[in-house]
Amino acid sequence: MLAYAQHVSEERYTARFAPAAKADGQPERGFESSLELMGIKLPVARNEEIYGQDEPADYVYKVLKGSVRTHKLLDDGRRQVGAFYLPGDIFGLEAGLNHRFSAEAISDTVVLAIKRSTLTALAQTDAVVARELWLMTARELDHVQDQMILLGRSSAKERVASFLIEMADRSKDRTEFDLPMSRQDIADYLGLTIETVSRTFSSMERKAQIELLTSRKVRLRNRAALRCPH
Amino acid sequence: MLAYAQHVSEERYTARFAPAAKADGQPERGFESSLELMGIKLPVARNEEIYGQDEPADYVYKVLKGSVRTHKLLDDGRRQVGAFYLPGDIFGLEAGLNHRFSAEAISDTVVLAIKRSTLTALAQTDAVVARELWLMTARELDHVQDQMILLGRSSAKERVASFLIEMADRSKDRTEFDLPMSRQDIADYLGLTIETVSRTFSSMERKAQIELLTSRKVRLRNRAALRCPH
DNA sequence: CGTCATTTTGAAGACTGTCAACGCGCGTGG
DNA sequence: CCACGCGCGTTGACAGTCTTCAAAATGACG
Repeated sequence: MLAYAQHVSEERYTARFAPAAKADGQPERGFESSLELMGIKLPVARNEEIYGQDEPADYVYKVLKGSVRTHKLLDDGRRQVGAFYLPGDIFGLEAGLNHRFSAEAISDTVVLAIKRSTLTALAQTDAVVARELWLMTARELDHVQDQMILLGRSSAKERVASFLIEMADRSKDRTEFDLPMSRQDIADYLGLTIETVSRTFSSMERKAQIELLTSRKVRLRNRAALRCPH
Repeated sequence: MLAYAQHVSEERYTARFAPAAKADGQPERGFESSLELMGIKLPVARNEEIYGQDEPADYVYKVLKGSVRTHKLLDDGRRQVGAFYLPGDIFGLEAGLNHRFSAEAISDTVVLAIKRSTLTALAQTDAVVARELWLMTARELDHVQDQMILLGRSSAKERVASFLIEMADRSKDRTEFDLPMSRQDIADYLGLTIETVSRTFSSMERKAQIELLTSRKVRLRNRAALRCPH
């Protein structure tokens, strides 16, 4: 990964981080937008690893195209997917030294890799950057805490419904959208088996709560009914 | 809560934050120790609320004595306990404006309440403080991510075992320790029912993996066997 | 058109939840 | 001093959900 990053380093942008700099009359850029000026574009093939669990967290990534999953593997092969990242999302930011999850491309993907040292160096002198890094970790925490409730206290139907609504709300259309990930990925994200996920999809379709245009393309037909536990 | 905090404000310490100040020859104090110089001591009775879900997060807390649980309530009464905090632990730190969980004293407790604005103001000029705040949130994130795996991919036995080992490792003795929380609290922490928690305790005791001195006092007899799934 | 990965469906069984009753410890009050 | 009530914990029987194991269907791709 890193070797490759250096290989394509001719793509490196040279602009410096400048949140309030808008001398060119462009609309002011937020922190996340200005990240794009510090990174290296990196194509990643489907199922290729971007970083591994417990590896040094030297880079932070932003999805430009495609999609990414993070996961942890247990000794006996059980897998927990931590999150899915879609274009625009940032992942791989750690306050500590190492990554706690692995990250892989779900489909053919392009990510922007930003040196973490660049960010932490900026944070040394710029309190706005420091706060922004903190906020990113806090947002991740919020999401994981919601996921915790889902895993601890919800039925299969509720988990799948929550997942579909989350994906819908992250899509353009908010009603009809593609699922880049497999049923196995969804199962490992929701703490279910692939069979239960599939059966739940089928049951929702029979009840006209969703429509499966293809197995990877969903349309929500009744959000309210999706929310109800059965 | 806040009214009471003001009521006891005569207990306020006046020392300023000074991580590297050790003019008195004392060993250097870490960030968390110096927090104690900025807070107000606050006694909280058993089951009393310290803050509520979605309330403004104006204070950060440190447990001085007793124990605290955080939790979220779902509309239908289901409850997810987020974490337990023991003496020395810090809780209630948010990057955003509001608390995402409620916090209550499990037993009669004394906490130290520190104004969040004090910390964020310090972080404006001191990158060390800013980094420390970020690290605290990151540690919380690590714990919740582990909890997520537990809730998503583990059996009742594994959840209870993991909980007991966590509690043991946080205790002085690391073998024999008190459980300040009820079976219901444990169940809501592990995503189980109170009956399943109780049965699992009993089963572990029959297998001589633990010993229940009282229902709230546990001794680990075989850590290795606890780790195994059945 | 055949192959392979992925998804769906079916049947049986395990685990945990639900409902109910009982036991235990402790404080209060007779 | 003992009886009672109450909160909390334990145990039992049964039901339901989800998993497991197995096989068929679907779809992408050469």
